[in-house]
Amino acid sequence: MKLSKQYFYTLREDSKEEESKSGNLLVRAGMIKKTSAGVYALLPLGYKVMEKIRKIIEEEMDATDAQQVLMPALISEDVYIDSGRRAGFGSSMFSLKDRFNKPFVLAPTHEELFASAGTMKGKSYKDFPFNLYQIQTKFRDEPRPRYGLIRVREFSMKDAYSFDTDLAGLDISYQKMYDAYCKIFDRMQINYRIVKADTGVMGGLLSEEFQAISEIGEDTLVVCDESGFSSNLEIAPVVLKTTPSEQLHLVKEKVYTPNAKTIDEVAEYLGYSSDHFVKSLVYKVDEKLYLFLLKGNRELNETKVLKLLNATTIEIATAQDFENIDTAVGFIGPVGINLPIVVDQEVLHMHNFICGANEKDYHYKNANIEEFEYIMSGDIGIVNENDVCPLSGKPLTFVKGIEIGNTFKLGSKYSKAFNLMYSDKNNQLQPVEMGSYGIGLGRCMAAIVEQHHDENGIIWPKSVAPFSVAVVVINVDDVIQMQLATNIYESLKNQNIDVIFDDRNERPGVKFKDMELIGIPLRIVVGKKANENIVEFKGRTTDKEEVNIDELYQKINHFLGE
RNA sequence: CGGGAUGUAGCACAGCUUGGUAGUGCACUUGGUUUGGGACCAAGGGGUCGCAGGUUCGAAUCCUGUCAUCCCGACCA
Repeated sequence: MKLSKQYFYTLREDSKEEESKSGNLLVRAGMIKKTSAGVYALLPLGYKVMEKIRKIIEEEMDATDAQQVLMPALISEDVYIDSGRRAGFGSSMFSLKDRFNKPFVLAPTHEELFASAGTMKGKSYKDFPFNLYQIQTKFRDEPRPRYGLIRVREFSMKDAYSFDTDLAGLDISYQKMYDAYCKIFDRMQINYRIVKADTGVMGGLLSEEFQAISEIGEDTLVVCDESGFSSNLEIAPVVLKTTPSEQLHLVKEKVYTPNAKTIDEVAEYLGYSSDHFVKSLVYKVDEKLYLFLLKGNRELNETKVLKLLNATTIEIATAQDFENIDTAVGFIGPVGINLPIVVDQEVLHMHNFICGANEKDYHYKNANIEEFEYIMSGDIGIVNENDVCPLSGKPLTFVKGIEIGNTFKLGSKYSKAFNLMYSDKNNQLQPVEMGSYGIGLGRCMAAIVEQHHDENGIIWPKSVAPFSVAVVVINVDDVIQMQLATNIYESLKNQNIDVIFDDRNERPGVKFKDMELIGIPLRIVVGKKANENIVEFKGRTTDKEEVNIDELYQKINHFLGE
């Protein structure tokens, strides 16, 4: 590509609308442009990067014998109503009507249509296994898009679906995808970790997330290098540190704690540390109110609550909700309250604790678990950095990650819902075992930039760089320089190397800065020594050196082949 | 959806308090001088100041409404 004749621009200043490093660099490099909140245009350079990412994914998916398809983005709302998922997606689905007033949505995900495709072929056990995938635009009306390409409302996603006759087959299909994902992210040079995750709205048997390590990641990963344990915070188990001990139960005592509502306030007033407290939280789970008890220094994990109660929605109680509860906000406690109580496992081992007395300005001291009824107990706390690994017992490490891919063993949940059945050898109808596997292309692009940049700009890995080599001519009016540079450019092009030729009539500094900003891995500069057939060879992150034209191509190929 | 902030040229901003018909830097055009790390000089082009009402002789500026964008939170396969 000859730059002087092409659509190309860079910006010298950061955009005030972009908070993230990757968002800013991609905007400044002229790769993307925001058109609405969470909606971006891909400009030529950005599109080239996206195509390279796409190609890597396609190559590795095809290598697993998955077959590529393309589903529509515009889907009749009925499809999601029939599958029972319309309500679950709620307002995160873009919805619209056609001219006959028939409701449509823009697809946020495609399980329904893939299951439907599955029924076309999967009639007999002889038809399995197979795997279909697509790279397609998804629409999700995120309440709050942010961080450039990381959380957006329209994005390109690779989603694959495996179809097997039994769980053993699903295991094999799943493993193939898992291995392919590792290859894909390795080829993109993304530093990632694989963590166990909640199956969430997707449901199913197992979920693992591929998380690109990044400070701006929105997920917290709980890992232990010693045991290899790795889990998303939302399902990481809390390991009980103390074994239940016999301890004298003192007599409960009501104490006056004027205006002390929070744990910290009461702790200070009474002179106890927060782990002597039982925290009482009122939440509405599936529209029903519950009281949750946790140790004073432990936070409630909503994901775990949903799982324990087998529920789908959870929200903290509002002032209105408290109208029918016999308590005082700020002084809530389990003793004598008219709510079903769910107890965290840690509370079961506490003695003589402090809790609210359900009366303004009063708490109980020396309360014990026998003094109230609870309907359920379990691990409903959020792991913190004082907790230990469930495998090794060593301290846990927390890191932030960007979810770039995930894999689900769905099992038969969707096939049952969508009536995806096959006839087995005995001509009995059986549900298909499905897996689903996603990769966000834009998130990959953003994650790569987050992980690969310096003060001068992006440092693209060779595998996804929009161009492998930039040929920069210092003085476009110098005939010898132009001749040599043009020869090198044409020669590289003939070798099928992605090369960009900066033949703009700009000062050298401008060209160097631009090529660094857009992250080209290798730069060949044709300057003063052109008449001696000597050019400059510089990797994006390595020092420059002078190279004779005779050995140039060998050196370039060696560099690109590394 | 709650809290906070910002909307002025492609980008980054000033002007608003105290109303008088819009400016700076980068980018762009033309000419010249330059040419190995975001050049310099000169002359230019480009904005109904987010939008709609209102007050006023007169509104970027004051008032009301509205929309958009960003941040914190809630939410999030």
